[in-house]
Amino acid sequence: MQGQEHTESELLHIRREKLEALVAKGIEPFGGRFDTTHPPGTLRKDFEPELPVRVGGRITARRVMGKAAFFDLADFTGRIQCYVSKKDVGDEVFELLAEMLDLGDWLGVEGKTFVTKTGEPSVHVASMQVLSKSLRPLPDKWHGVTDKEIKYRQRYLDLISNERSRDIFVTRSLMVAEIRRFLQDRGFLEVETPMMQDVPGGAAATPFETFHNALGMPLYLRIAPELFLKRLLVGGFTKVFELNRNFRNEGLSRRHNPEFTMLEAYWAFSDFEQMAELVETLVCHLAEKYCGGLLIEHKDDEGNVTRTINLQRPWRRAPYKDLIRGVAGANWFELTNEEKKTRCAEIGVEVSGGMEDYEISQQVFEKLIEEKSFDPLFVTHVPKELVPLAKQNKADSSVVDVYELVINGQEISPGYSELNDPIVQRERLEHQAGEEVQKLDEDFLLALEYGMPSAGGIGIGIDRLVMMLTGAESIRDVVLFPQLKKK
RNA sequence: GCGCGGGUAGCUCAGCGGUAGAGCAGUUGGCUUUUAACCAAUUGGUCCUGGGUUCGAUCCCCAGCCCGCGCACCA
Repeated sequence: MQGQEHTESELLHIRREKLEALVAKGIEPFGGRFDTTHPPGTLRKDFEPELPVRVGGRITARRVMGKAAFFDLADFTGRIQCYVSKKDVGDEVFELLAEMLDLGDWLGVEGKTFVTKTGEPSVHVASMQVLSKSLRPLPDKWHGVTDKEIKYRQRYLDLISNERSRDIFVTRSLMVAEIRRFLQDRGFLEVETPMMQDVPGGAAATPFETFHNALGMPLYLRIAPELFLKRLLVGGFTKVFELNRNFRNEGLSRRHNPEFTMLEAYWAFSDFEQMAELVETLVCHLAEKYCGGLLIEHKDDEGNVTRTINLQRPWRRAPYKDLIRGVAGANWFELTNEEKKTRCAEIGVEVSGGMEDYEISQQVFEKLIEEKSFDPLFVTHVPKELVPLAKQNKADSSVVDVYELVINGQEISPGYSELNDPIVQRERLEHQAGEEVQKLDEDFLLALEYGMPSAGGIGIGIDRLVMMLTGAESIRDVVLFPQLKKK
């Protein structure tokens, strides 16, 4: 950190000396190209004996026994054991391994595969090449890194030493790739729309503000891509999706990172019910492919199952108002504002003074329904005040044709029958703008006047989806580099 | 922003008003199929930072920094 020689610990000093010893022997300590035949984990998994191989990886374990030694080479695919005997490689190479190399160093080996007495798939090393000398010691080989601050600030140490973390991020990557494939297979086109926007719309959230020097204008990091994707519907891109980052200037929590990954997809001529079908199919597909089935077990550190989420179809569907009546009383919506607050006190929901009726209802919904729903629940027909960009229901104009999918106690995915009437859309946004002091996106409203096809739309919070599917307790465990305060 | 909990060796942790300990890693020696290798010896500390109380503070008190959890914020 300070980079001052005299403050370095003994451990660092010894590694520097080994580095110098390598150089003195004419060995390049930071390697170069090394062509490999297999990654370590793959080789171990699809093992064949008597195979000539070249493998590269980091030394994560070493067991030296006089004139023979074992060590593990590892990367994100897993590990493979290597065996070196002094007799085969000679004194020089053996001493290199035993005296100048350390846990943490990157090594390329060439040799032939075999199985040891104890049945461990291994590589019998004939020669090796140093690919990088590590100048700092690795975390504890058994416990790995558990200090949250180190896990998040120095994610590479977490990835080196914790298989669980590696698994989560590999799984996330596979899932994201599969989501893209799933949508592309159904004719959706992936697009990219502005992350820097003049008017940050598509959601009610505080944006991050920045400034473009050459244009001399403020810009905002997007809080949602929605209004741009709808412009593309107008443009005739009838099936589009975007899977990328949104930014919201809010507090951090176990469920919130200021930048998070969102999928939004729009399907012309569809509606919210068909979008619900699509989400259900997609999530079940991911669970079956990457979680071993539709029962998702969440476990604590000791491996005890703490929760099982049942994704078996069909998923429950229920109107918002019915759910609230179920927990707050059949006459809830007939109560006055004051009576609602009294009822809240009775059922243990905290509300504050100035709340409007729909806000009190929403509070009841969040505390008594959303946070307690772990198996999938499609909440339908939500009050229109909450969703200004969706079509109003024909039979009940106080609600909109949407679903909010709740799984694992969190909102995972909203889906709308998208509002495409430019006149109604303007009214709804102006109404909202009056309350929340938001700017109207006139360019968006202009586009709607050219005609946006009727459409269904969905959002899926990818981070929360991955949390649900992998059993991660915190969003920081599914985001590689979560936001932390500067130290 | 508020409340609670935490910060001790490179890592994982214990400890305590009397100047600090274990396991792993490291170092030294032994060992040619081990795997948390083993056996023996051994190095390693700003006990988060700054004040205060005290004869004496890593420990008690106050303030600050960072992390976690909860609350608040958050369609």
